Amino acid sequence: MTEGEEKPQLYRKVSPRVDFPALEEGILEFWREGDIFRKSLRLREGQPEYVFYEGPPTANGKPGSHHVLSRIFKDIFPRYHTMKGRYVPRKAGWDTHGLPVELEVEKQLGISGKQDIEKVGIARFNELCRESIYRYLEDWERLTERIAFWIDTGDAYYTLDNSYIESVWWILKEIWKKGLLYHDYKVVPYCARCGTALSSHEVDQGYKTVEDPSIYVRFPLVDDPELSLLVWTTTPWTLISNVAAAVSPDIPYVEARHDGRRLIMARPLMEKVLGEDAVIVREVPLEELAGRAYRPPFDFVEPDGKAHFVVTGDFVSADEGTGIVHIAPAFGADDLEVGRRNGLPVVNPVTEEGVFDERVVPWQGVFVKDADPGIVADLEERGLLFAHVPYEHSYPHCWRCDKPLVYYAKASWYIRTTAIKDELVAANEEVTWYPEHIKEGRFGNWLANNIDWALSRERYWGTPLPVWTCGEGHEVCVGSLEELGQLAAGEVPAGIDLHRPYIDEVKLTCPECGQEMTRVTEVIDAWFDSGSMPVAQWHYPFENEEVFKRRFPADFICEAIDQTRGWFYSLMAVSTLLFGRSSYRNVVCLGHILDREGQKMSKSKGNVVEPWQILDRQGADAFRWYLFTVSSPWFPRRFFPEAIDEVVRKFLLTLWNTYSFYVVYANIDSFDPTGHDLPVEKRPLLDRWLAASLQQLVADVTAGLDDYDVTASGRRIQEFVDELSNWYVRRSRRRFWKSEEDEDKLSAYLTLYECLETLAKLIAPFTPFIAEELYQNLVRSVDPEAPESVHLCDFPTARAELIDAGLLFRMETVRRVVNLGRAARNKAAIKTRQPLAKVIILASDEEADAVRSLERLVLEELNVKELEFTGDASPLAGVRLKPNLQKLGPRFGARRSQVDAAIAALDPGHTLERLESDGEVGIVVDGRDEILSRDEILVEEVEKEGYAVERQGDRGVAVDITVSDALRREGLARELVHKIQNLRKDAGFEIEDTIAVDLAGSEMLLGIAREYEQFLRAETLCRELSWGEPPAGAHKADIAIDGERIEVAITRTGTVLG
RNA sequence: GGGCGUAUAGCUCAGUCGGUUAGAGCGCAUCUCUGAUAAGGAUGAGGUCCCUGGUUCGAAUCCAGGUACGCCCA
Repeated sequence: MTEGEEKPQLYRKVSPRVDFPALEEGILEFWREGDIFRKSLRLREGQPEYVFYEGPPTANGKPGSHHVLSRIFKDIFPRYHTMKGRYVPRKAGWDTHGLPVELEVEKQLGISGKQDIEKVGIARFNELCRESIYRYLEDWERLTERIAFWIDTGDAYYTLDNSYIESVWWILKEIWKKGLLYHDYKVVPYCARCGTALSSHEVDQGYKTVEDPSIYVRFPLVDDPELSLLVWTTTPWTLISNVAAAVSPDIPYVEARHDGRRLIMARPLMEKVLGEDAVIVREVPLEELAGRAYRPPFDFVEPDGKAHFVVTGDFVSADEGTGIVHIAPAFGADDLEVGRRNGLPVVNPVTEEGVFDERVVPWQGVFVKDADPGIVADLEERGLLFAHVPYEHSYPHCWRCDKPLVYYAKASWYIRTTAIKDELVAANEEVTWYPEHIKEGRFGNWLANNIDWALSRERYWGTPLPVWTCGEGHEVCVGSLEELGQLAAGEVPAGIDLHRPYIDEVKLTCPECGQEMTRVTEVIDAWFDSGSMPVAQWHYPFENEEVFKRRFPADFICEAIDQTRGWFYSLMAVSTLLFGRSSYRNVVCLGHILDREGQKMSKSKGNVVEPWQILDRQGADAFRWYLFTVSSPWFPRRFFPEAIDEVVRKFLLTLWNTYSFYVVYANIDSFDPTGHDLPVEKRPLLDRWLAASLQQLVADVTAGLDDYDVTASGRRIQEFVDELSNWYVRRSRRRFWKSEEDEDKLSAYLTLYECLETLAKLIAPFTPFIAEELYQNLVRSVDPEAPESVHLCDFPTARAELIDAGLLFRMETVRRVVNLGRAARNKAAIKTRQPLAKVIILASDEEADAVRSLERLVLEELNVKELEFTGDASPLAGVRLKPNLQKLGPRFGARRSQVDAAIAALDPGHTLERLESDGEVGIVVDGRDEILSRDEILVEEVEKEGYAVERQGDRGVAVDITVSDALRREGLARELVHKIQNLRKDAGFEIEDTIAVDLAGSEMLLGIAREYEQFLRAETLCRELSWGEPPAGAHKADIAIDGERIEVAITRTGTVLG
């Protein structure tokens, strides 16, 4: 065929073998060229907004598969709501501050620790941090584009910008004005040698098993010095700072007598600590203990407040020790906490070098842990030591210098979030969480047990805390650059970098006393930066007031579950502090991605799946579809490349093949949907069914996405695509194929076309690439007026009037019947190509009506001539009752043959019913009534003779398996056609090619070919049929059918395309 | 150590209010259909519904305790 003979093709030819990554690259190019993302925004400008906040990632590491997960979920809802007509601006953002960045730079410089950093110089160090932030930005942007996460990276906010920092300062000032920003102690793991606190991450690296002294000490009561509290500790040196003893409200306490001493301790631990010979004198109620004063073990330091009495604490356990815990607020987090609750003073005679100060005379200058033996000896001398045993446990050490850490109270800046706890809880009430349990569970619990936000970090690369102090102890919090200029002692350099060390050089004049003020050295927790983004991304309140107000709060945010106490909290805390409400309405909380063993992915385990591995091989749509549909987003999901192959085959390729099918035939027929109109109600039943099913799908998907349920929506689409391909298209193939241009064919084309067009829009938020491909080739090709991209279209709206529930039910019934019928044929090993006389269908009246209304479909699917219906099972199958000889033999002995006869005389159906319901049945043997129990009778189900039967519950199909000669001949004709079709395919002919056929061989088969000549010619597009005179150059095959041989030769003669 | 979540076939997952014989897809075996398809259909093998106890006529489902894994916190 030459070019000139071809009709113009309406649609670009579609290869059934598709390379998705290549296709996607082409579409990315199309979006770039056409600036489609920006157009999709502009299109909805002025419409009601759907507000999305981007939780800023840190770009100082390469993005991984888990980032793909969160970014596609951040993508799908904005896309969906855009198509639903909302204006959905998507401002990107980058988190740029914090310890991870500093550590990265330390690694890069080959240095470690604060002393090293200061040697390098803060200016230089922070400069390197600033550079490090951008190192992987390009990787992020490339991945973001490739997975089709539409976000405006050109208009991103950066937490390191001066404008961002100024907004954060404003927020801090607001908090300060409310009196909620304060300076207090916090217990941190501290390395005395390095002079620095360690992050929890660092502490985790340094646990070692060591032996420490474990001592039991008596605290005699002030009002009854013969009676003592028995206290346990593994850090004797902290006893010097003791201010209280804590008991649990949930543990019973007793007074015990042991070696002539009276001791108070927890009942459950008594035997363990005191041994068998201790005697319980009495129980000691909590009321008697609480508030009771005791004599402190040491008196080097006079506490400046009420101290040395019994308090209660939940953290006290009966697992080890004595159930009475010594409290030194300077040296334990629980201690400090219980100290705060009870107004206890903080006694700290330990310097930052980790040695006792001058007040502790005997051990002045001694490292605290080295003082333990002396302290123990001193207690023993004074008779306060009850017992002393070595204790092996895991204790943290500095990962740099290996010295044991001490827990040490350091002054730190806090936000008093406990003061707004009720508001936080109320704000959370207004938020819809996906999944729901986070709201009351993990997040709710966290709010309920809220503790003040430890805001400051003694670090370098972060937003500087804008607090200045003077020698008189006055402090100011600076809330803007303008204010900084007003308060500054001199000129603030223009364009100053607000980071350290430059901001540290700015001195203020104290508004109260006129002295010079210096900035406190701390920077703030980077979480506060990201929690400030609703405000700071707009440089509010200094600019953009209108934009900020319009885009607060967010309709939707989405991050992984580890953000509960991270961004989800910092966002809510900041906005509640400022505005008394949450900054987000809906939050989707994603689970983590695990490897195929269910283990966390980590570089050290080598089980990380690089996203590009998937994107280059299977493509972004496949990646997206897998993550959307494999399981609920909040479940942890196992992930490995092969898992994606299944969704490619199951969903993408099925859809692709349906699309390709349409394009092949619509090109042959030059079918242009714009030129036709045929109301759905005038179309054949199958088409009306598909239309109903499609509209139901639209309704379901919309409902799912409105409820943030991507998984259910996606699975519904997948189910529909399967139905479309494997039922509708398969059933309709001939309608596209036939040569007449009638209404039936038109209807098939229109129905399939509308279905694909709607699908393209439905899947656009899920798999934006294949959606675009379908749309461009199916819609734009015939309608130049249509929007330029599927992503500029409206999301389909369900046409409720087309959802014919009755029709959906009928088709479902038919499909069940067909499945049963095919199963029955299978059982009888009669291939579907062999026509059969009839099937008998066991169905309710309603179901029978359903099947009758689609009778032709069932006849064709099952390849039978006739359908018969029955309401009860008897025509399908019988049961046969047999005596259970093993049981009846011993029972009846010689009379057994009469029992056999009696059983044979029973009506099998009724008897079985009786047996099933009563468990027994009566018979008469020798004129005597006998009762047979269920297990004395064997029941055998027998198929109706001449039928193959398949049952499922109370439905069933029986296929008449008698093959008459006429049926056999028809079957052979179809067999012959099938072989010729295969030969065409093998010869590489096009679907639309016409052929000449020559047959020679078995007289019987030739006879059948003559008898069914019309059928054969029509089915195979045979224009010339000859007998034993194969044309030159023909494709030949020697074929065996039913033991007979026939030679088939075919030649291409032309094409139906004319 | 505490809080939250998860555990169902070899793999990935459904399983509604507690109710018939616990399902689907993939993979495997056997068969079958097919001029859109890398597909479709059927049958089979494959289950300690994580474990133990309890509630109930009845538990994968509800309750308690435990185990493993994940996250957060200490």
